[in-house]
Amino acid sequence: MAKGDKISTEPYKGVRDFYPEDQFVQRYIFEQMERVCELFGYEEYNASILESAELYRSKTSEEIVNDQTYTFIDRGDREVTLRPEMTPTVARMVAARSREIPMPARWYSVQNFFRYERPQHGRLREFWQLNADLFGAIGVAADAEIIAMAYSLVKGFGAADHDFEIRVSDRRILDTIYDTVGVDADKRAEVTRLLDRRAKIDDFAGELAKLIGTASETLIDQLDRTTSTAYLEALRVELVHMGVNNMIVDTKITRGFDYYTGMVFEVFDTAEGNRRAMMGGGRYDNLLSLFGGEPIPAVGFAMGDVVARDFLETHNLLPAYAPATELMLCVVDESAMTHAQRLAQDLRREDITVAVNISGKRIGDQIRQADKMKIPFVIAIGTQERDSGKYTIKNLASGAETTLTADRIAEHLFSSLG
RNA sequence: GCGAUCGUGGUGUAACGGUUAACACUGGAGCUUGUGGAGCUCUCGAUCAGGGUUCGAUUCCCUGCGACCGCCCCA
Repeated sequence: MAKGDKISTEPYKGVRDFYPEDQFVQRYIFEQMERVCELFGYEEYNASILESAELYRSKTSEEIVNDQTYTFIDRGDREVTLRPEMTPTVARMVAARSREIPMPARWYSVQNFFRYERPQHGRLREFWQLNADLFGAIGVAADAEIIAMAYSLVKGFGAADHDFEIRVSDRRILDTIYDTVGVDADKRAEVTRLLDRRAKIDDFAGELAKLIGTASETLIDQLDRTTSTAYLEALRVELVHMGVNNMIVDTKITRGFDYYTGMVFEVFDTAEGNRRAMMGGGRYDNLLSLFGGEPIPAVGFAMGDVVARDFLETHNLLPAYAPATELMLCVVDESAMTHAQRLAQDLRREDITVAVNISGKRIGDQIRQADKMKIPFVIAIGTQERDSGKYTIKNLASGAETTLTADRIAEHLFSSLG
């Protein structure tokens, strides 16, 4: 896009710029995520965006690491990868200190990830994602807690119960069926991935038959006849006790990843035109043993910022933009500039976010700019204010004006802003 | 990695292969030397890049880049 001699203003392929209005929404989403996690007793953690490429090699295929990650060689000949997901990192961290971390441990993070893929609907090369995981606990209480968090998150965004549904299944259903039908151990992961795509494939039965032969019919029959399990029903009861009533058992939910070992779930948007999984998660009890030491059971879920934003847009739940700045001091006369700067400093000590308009433009232009920036209050500062110590604070939304002394300004703003 | 569609100012649109690429919004300046949202005037600002066909290309063709959508993949 460069004009040949100019540097392009376009962001790098597949990544986004967040202008103030975009960042406002982003921050709103993140704060909701953080709030819900903390309400459930989860602690925030973080790690570097850089990881040794080896971390991903150990649990996934060469092809994925080579083709779908940003991997490069550093100056010390080390192979480095920009993290494509959080689970290996958090598993590494927990495994490293498994003896000193009090279990069960509840951890969350909201961070960015990179995947070298073709950008398309709902999928970019850089995305942000909430990861919440519960380590060292098994059973209904732990699984229910994770699902209840996912539920609270969607509710926290202002959605109603009928705006989404929580589809839950259990990997152990598949394991049992594989045992019964007799699917070879080395074929199971592939069969599971095929099942995950069942709804999207035209000739699902044919594809399955190619993998496991005549056993495919029995498998499909068994799968379709399994409508729930005792465990999932116990989970449902627990969730109802926690006020979560829109869980449905859907044995077609498998999740594509190999590492799930038990409960798996996806939260679906029920709106026409946005029918898709907004978040997903499940139990992965064997992953941490990759790092040696004792096995540590884990259950967690993730939600991406792109689907979160789409959900808010679809259901008209986006918050109206409001800047962090509460007040603009408009300087009428250059000779009052110093006075305005001093007043601004006084107000900042009282926790008022205040910008001084140093443009030197006419007062009308300064107020117009404040209005355009959606700053809610302005005070004009000129020789009158400087000499009298009285200030007229104006609410730009209502037009209302109040005249008061400097020491009352903060109080007035706090009561007006709530 | 594969395929479809698309690419004109900051944004949204217009221009049969033929004048100086038009219109609206936005931005900037002013009408207005202490009070915004309206109006009026003026103004900045674009054919993604490179090549080809043609007397002549925003328009047609090729390549690249980018966007969007789907496939693959989704650790």
